[in-house]
Amino acid sequence: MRGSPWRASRERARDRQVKREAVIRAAAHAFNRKGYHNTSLDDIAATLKVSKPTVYYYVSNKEQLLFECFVAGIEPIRAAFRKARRLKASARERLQAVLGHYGQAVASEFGWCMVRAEDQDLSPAMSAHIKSLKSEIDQGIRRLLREGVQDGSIHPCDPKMTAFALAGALNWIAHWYRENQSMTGAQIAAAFITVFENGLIPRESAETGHRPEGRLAARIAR
Amino acid sequence: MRGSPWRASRERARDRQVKREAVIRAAAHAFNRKGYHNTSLDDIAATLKVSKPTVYYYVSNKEQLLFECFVAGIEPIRAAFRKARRLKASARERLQAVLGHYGQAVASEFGWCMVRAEDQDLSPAMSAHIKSLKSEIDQGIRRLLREGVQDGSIHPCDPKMTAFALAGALNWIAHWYRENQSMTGAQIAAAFITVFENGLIPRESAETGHRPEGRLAARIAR
DNA sequence: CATGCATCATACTCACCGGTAGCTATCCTA
DNA sequence: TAGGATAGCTACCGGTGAGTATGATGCATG
Repeated sequence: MRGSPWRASRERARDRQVKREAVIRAAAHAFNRKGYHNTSLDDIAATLKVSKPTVYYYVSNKEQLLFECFVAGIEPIRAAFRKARRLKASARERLQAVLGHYGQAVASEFGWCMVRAEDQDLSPAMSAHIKSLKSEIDQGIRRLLREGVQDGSIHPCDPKMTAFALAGALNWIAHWYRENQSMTGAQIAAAFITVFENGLIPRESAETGHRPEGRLAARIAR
Repeated sequence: MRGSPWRASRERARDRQVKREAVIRAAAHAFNRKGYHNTSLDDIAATLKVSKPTVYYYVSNKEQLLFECFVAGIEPIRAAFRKARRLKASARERLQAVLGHYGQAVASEFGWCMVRAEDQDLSPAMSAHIKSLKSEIDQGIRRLLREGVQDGSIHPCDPKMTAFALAGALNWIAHWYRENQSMTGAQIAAAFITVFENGLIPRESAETGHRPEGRLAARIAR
């Protein structure tokens, strides 16, 4: 009588968790493709080959579904900050690491939900919760920028506006990136970081990662 | 029988146009505040103190309302490109001019609609139309980037990725900017351009517009 | 004054969708 | 093997919102 029943109970609980996550992922997929408002819970249920009440057995309502997708999307970014904090490197390098994970998160299956979860579609409580998570990320970027300006690894800038620009560019990935693209999320993030770091104004220092067609063509031509 | 009746007719037509534009603006305002799906045509009608059929008297359906808002938002950007083309300056300066207007457009009352009009909410025809307008803008930015790399006014870069980064950062303004902010659209655009142009990596060349607290504090302290 | 067009309201239809009530089947536990 | 928890279903409710049928009003034209 001891061990066996408890083990079964734990198995059930784990099973439930797995199914619940399947529901979340199915929702994320549907939101991705058709948008939140154009996705009905019947749609989500159908892709899982269950009925709508079954979906409600795992989540309490549609709003919570969106919230869970949001959290699943943003959690890797928070993890990236924690990891970067333990890094012994210049602030710019730490920022680089964070932005790399940020870009990958936005390009992930939960990217759309994370980026586009809208205030207007959420109850005040959920909205506040999400806003605080977003603010945490924003403040983290600003902090790294300030530290970078301080330690000399980042060009003097307005941390607030710069953070907006960085986050905006990365968030926007969710609008144009779809699977089966030629680039992975990591590659996109790397390309963006190169753009941000160099800036548009030419630099004297030669090699900066990207080799433009112009020079390549010139080298081939000669 | 000549002149007077025709003039009256023209007056009526102009009157209708004015009212039609009022409907579009009211829609843009509502979409801005509550989002497309959370805005009913009754809402829009109510703010104009008319009934729903009156709205339908001026536009054929809700989708068209969104489309008109989109066009109203994107037109200034197209105009900026036309103006920039006539400019005799380096590609970077022309790009600067375009991005300035771009940012202002996104921060305008139609910015939300322009940026967030979603494929999934539109008929295939409308979606294709909007996509082509967006693509025109994207191609215009890429072209300016290529020209800038060519004429040496822009640091060598991947035009496609750089255009995505620039447009993304500016588009994202629509997500966080609301009226009654401390900055105008033009000021935000200027701040962003400074970020893009300088890049994160420090430069030798001293003055770059922004004077960070760090150095200022240091200078005051000594 | 009669005709016709422009403008707008009342009051409806119809479809969709979030959420629930209540039933059934299965399987673990005692 | 009885009792209860787990997991799922069918069938429904209630609300909402896009779009419309119909008609009233008013104004310019003839």
